[in-house]
Amino acid sequence: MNEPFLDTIDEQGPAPAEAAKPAASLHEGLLVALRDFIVEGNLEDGARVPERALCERFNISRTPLREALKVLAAEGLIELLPNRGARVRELSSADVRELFDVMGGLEALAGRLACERISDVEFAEIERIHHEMYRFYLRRDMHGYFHCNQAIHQLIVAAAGNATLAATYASVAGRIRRVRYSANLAKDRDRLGEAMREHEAILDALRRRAGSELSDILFLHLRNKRKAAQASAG
Amino acid sequence: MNEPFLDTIDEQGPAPAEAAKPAASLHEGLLVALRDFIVEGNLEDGARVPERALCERFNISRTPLREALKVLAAEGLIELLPNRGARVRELSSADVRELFDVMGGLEALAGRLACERISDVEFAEIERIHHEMYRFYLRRDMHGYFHCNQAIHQLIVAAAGNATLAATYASVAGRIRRVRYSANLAKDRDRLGEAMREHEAILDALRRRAGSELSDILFLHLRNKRKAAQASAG
DNA sequence: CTTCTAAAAAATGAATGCAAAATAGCCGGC
DNA sequence: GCCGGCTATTTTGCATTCATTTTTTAGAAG
Repeated sequence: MNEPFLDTIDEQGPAPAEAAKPAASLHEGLLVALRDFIVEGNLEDGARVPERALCERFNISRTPLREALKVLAAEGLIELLPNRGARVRELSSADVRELFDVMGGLEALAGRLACERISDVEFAEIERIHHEMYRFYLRRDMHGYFHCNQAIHQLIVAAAGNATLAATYASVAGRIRRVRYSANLAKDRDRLGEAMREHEAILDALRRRAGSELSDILFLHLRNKRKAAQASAG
Repeated sequence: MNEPFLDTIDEQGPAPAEAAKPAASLHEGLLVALRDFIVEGNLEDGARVPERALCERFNISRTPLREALKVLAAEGLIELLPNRGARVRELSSADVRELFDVMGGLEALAGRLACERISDVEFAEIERIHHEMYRFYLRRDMHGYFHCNQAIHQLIVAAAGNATLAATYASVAGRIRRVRYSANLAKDRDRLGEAMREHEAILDALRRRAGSELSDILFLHLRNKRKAAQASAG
């Protein structure tokens, strides 16, 4: 009898810095593991979520698993059909549009708040990654570019100093993660340059602590991202 | 053996129009009932959530109740202490500040989106309620004023035509519902007049479909609401 | 061979049972 | 009289079990 799924939650390592979170409770750990399991695409879009198989996979009984499923359903990641179990929610183009807009609104808010409180150190870090991203851009290193892009947006949200916002943002970001991947990777050359210029404007507004302006830029930046995603994936 | 809790969910009637939602599933119904039960203040701030008592109250066993508790914990309404059950989450002043700002960001987004797609009919309805609110303002009818105020903000969110945004907004609004009540009812005369002027500006920007401008106004409007709340309740 | 029917199998939703942890109650010591 | 430790009760977390419902499968009729 191996440790329940604890060997699996380390397999995804986008958060190496916060290893000091050893799953406060069993339920919490399972929730994180199951969410990642689904977000990372281990289940097909629209596929039913196999309770029995997942119980074996995570070495737990159905009760905690079902609790986690209810939470994921509330988050919008899956949907619960009465007497017919859970299904991975497939995102219609309307859903994707909505999620991008909400994400844009949250980033706009993050930018506005960041302008109120960001420290010079925090700004310098964002600027540093921005320059790094520019180098990836010149080299057409999509993977590196994408990684920096993510980091910048994440740092702006962090600089807002609002845990509620960060949690909401994380939830929305998780729901469109797959779509965003394809959107960024499939991004054509023109959009890449355009995005780079938009990021210049973001940095400029943040440097001047121009909250309202940054808010607009960030929202429109996400709008353009959405259009690129819909053009490539739709 | 009476019907499980179905007799209780009708006791709170702020939604008389949407009676056509007969609890799609049992779990869903319990979730709504329990959320309202807590939001309406039947449990003290910081009090532990009594599983056994609630099971009797809603005529269900612990399993579905605990599922609902996990969801409410994920929403931030309660918190789960390992091996020590659920507690009604009490909001620190920092929490309230965060929630108001997120709410402001979501309303700013709603305003921006509403400008893109609101119909003349929808706008006319908002304008009508605005005038109604003005009459309540002149009469110093706080209850009527507050009701109209809520309705206007709700209609702007609805006019945004984004179900994801509406759901997120509802969640945040639910969490600060008690605080908002006190904030609005305790509002002093100066703030009342100020809020009225802000609402004039909101309507004006919406009429001109000035999304970016409306976005700023709405965010600042919520900021001022927050300040009034903190001044009266803090 | 297809299709309808019905029984078997599996899955779902919820209740109950059980071990571990926490809380309350009680007693003795200081 | 107050504090600290020990036991009894309650509570929590999870596994298991049970009743329904759904899905699959087997078979018979056309």
